[in-house]
Amino acid sequence: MTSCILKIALDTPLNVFFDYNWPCADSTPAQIGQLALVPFGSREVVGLIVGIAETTDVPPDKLKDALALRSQLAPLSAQWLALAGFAADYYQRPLGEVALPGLPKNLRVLTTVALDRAIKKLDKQNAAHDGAPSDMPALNPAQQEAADAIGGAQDFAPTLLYGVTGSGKTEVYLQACAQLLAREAEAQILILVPEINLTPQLEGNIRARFPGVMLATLHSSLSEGERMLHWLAAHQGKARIVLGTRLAILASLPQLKLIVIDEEHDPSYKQQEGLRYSARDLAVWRAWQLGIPIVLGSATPSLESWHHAQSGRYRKLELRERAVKDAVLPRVKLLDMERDKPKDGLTSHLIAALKLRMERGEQSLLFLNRRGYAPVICCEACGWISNCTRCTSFMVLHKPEHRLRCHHCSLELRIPRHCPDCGNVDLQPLGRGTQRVEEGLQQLFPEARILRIDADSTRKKGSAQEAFDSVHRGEVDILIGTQMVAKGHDFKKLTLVGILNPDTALFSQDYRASERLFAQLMQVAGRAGRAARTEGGSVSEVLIQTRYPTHALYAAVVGHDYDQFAGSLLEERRQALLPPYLFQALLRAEAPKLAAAIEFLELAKSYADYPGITVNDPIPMSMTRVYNVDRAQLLLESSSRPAMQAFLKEWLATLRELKSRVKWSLEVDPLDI
DNA sequence: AGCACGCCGACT
DNA sequence: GTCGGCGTGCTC
Repeated sequence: MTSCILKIALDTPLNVFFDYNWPCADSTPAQIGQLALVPFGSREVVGLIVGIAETTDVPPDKLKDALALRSQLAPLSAQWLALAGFAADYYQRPLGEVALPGLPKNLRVLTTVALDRAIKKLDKQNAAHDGAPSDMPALNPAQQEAADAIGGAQDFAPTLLYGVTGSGKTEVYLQACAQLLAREAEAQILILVPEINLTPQLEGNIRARFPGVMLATLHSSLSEGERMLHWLAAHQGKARIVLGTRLAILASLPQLKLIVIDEEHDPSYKQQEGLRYSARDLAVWRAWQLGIPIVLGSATPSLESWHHAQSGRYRKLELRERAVKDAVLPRVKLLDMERDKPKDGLTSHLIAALKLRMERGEQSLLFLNRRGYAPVICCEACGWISNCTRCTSFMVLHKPEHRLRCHHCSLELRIPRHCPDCGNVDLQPLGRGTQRVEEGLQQLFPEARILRIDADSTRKKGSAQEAFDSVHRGEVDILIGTQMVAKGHDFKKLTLVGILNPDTALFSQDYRASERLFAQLMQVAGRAGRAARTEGGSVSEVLIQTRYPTHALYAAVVGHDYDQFAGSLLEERRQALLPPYLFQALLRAEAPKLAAAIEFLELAKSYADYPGITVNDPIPMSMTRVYNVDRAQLLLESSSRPAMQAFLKEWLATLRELKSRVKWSLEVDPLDI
């Protein structure tokens, strides 16, 4: 009997493949890309076959037999393996940690019942549903040109679709998809969106538009059964459109012919824990690898993508007009808080504007990116403030819940009746969150129907959707919310957006803060005036309360002038030598004592001598302590991506050898520094 | 990362 | 006397 050696990637931090024996000749032949059940230590786990050899260096007494192959599942393609391999190399993780966690959990268990059931179910299911496709709305010339350019492209053709909110980017995607699906009988399309719950209407639109085409969704709130079914539909090539969040970039799509990334600037494309990958960047690589077109759509592109468009690496397509006839861009005005002192957080101008909307029966939205009642309470007598005992942060006052809460470690306390330090009973809330604004509004407009939408008001599953629905039904006069309300939703009767205190981001240490603020302001401003101009002829208004009405960022928002603003930000980045003109990586360390974390980073730094790499000093993270753990970081920079990659590979091998008991992790292309 | 093995403290 | 704390070491 001849047996062969399977090289298997397992989901462990160990950066090696594990060899197993398999009777290739008289049993099912093994194939690269198949999943295999293997004994590993005292457990049995599912791994991925990445190589098949005749011999091994592993001593015979250690070599074990693989237990079973998942041969009912077609092997993952060489191209998919290359994608996982690229991600593993680029983000400096073992292949198994990249390839396996993205698979449905039910593929990674001992039994195959769930897999067999899903296969059976998909065999019976053919065309999703019939019925006439809904109408294709007519496109304006710019939209048509974009749809044709995207739908007609055949090679690697990265395109930045730059269009203001409401300019009809979605329609461009859909018609480009229609062209491709009509032309290629097997073609699959991957559409990525930042958060799927924020675009429920997109899924409905796609189904209505392509009734004969199977659509699969992939996102984190699917049940395991659904995830298995949808993943398998994609893997088998049956699902021709896959709509998903960032995790869908690792879906197996054997006939992938087009990738669409909606709102490409959105930070949620970046995974912020575990494998810290950028789905947008991986998508571009995947499109390049397959030689297929990719569209990056945004009203406020990331500076990285904008830079590529300016340099000609990406093709830039522009939609300058709003697609709905007569809909015009909202008028943005700055309200100077030095001249018009706010009461309950609202300037008299903003109050008057709210009143006007009330009288007209129109809706208003107030945007404040700070939940809770007040970000901190303090003692006026002795200066005590509500610090978290476990984190470098404040305990936030949540008045309706009668609690102080830390937003970083979830520590909760009852609101103290008196100062813990001096006994003074006069504890004052400082600053203003959504709850406090809601309270003030209720006093100002007792007759108004006010709704607050933030993470606290929407804890129950489905309650966020219910809240948005009631706004759509016109049951709300004034909506107050955090960034939850900034994305996605089209409120037809909304004609006023008030932005309460955006100023803090202007002077942030984080050089990306202004880029993010601009995108956020444009996005929330885009909630107003999505429908055609109202009968009375009023143009929607966006009112920004600020102490710095002359700041260039606000001038750009008022002028709806992304081009100019992006140009000046890029110039600043170029002069200061910051991304996208520089590549970064961040080594983080955490320990119960800050000194231990710093000490580890110092040691790591002493090994980081490499041409073309700048190594900064270890510093405590700006939020140093979270949940009783101190964190520090070491920033590495290089003007060459290949140099950075080569350095990281060598350096991490050294760091792994150290076997330090300090917990550490590496992030490539970090967003927050 | 899991998980087992292993050697020291407060409980039925 | 044992349940369990987490240090150390291994996983083909």
